[in-house]
Amino acid sequence: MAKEGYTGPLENIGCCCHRIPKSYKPGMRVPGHIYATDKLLESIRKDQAADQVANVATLPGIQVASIAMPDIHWGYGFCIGGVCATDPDEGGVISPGGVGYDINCGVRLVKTNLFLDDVKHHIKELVKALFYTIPSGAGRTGKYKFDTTETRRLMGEGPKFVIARGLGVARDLDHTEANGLIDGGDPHQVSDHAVKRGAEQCGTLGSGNHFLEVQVVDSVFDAEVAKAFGLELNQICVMIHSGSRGLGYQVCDDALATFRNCPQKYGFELPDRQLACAPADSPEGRKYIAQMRAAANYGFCNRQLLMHQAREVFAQVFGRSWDDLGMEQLYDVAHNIAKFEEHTVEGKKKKVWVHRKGATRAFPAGHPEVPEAFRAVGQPVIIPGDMGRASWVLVGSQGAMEKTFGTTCHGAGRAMSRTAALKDGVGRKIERELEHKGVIAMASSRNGLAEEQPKAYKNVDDVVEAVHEADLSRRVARMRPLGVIKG
DNA sequence: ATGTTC
Repeated sequence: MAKEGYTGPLENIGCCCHRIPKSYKPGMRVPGHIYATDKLLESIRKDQAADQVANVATLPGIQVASIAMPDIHWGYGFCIGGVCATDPDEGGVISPGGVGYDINCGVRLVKTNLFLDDVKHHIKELVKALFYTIPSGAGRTGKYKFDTTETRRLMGEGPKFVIARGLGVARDLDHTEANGLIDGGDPHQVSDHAVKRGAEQCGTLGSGNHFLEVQVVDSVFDAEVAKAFGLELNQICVMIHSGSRGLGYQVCDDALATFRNCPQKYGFELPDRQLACAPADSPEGRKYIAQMRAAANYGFCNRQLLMHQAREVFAQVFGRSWDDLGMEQLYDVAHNIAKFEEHTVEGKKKKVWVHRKGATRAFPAGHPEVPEAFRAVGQPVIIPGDMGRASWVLVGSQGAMEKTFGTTCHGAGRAMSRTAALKDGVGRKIERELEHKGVIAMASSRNGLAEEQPKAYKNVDDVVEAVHEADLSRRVARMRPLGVIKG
């Protein structure tokens, strides 16, 4: 069933920002701010994402604006590509729909000291080895089996737990958002069912838009920042896009069931039941926060184990240790998470719950949460694109702090629904089409490949242009895919 | 995103 598009107001207020006025819907406490170029605005109007931006503006305690990135599209309650900051001192809520089902879905970029010429004749072999080593697809389990006690420890300690077992090195932590450990997570509040689902899945890719890609640095846009990040033209990197698998899904599901009655209990109304939420400072809110943070730590561990397996495969294929291949982690960012952060709101510093659902933290130079190695230039921002065109490395900027609670886009954003993309793929050989474009792809599901085909997505270059122009982050390097494994 | 409709 095709969804009606958005026909409401979008007032251009400059710098690629378009406003949905508070008058658009009853109950809006703040306006909506959608960042996009005119070109992207056209596709944004095609689904109900902008209406969802307006719905989010009704949430108790929301600050400044209900914000959306140029890659927004329709999602559960909240659009994907949205930012919502709430102040707990003003009854601000926490909402699972504002984080997403895949808690701490995110991206990790691993560098190598290899260049295009070193790998171009080994891509098929490399992709095959990656595909047969790294489990992918819905419901897949992996070789790292932790019992439920160990899984709870892993959630409590983050990647430090798996690194202590030789599955990584301590310096990986320095290059992970929050050092891979969100404080305040409580694994003991996570349901047994969720823990069981996660126990055998750590170190697996999953399905949908999740991928592991071998990429080459295709262009460098900011030589100084690229140098600080250790990126140069024709360099080979590995990009990993995955989340917290069945564990995060179950945490979200558990919380949604608990939150169903909270609006009535705490005396507020919601325009959409999928916006289910509770005051961040309520028993229900605090419980979800503790669970969500524990699930986020699991997500960091999942990407740690995915990276470890990629390092092992490279070592095997090239006959050198991963260390010798220079497989250092550039950074790891979450793009589905809520963080309690200090921001300046109308000239006043306050701590707010920043929900980022399909949106990436993009802190500028000098921010204390940016790793020391990058403090002088800003936080690396990793933007996965589609498997046929490109992905990006950006750097955080001051504009993001001033306009979007330190946030930028998270990817290309879907342009076609999964069903439409699937129908479009009937009778085609998408692997062949990709091979003609110079990309070797292996997927565990044929349908998955059709759903994820390049034209199902907006052009990530357009999305990046919008966030660069709006100064929500700046271009550093464009990455082109050479090999991809998918669920 | 998700043992893809407990």
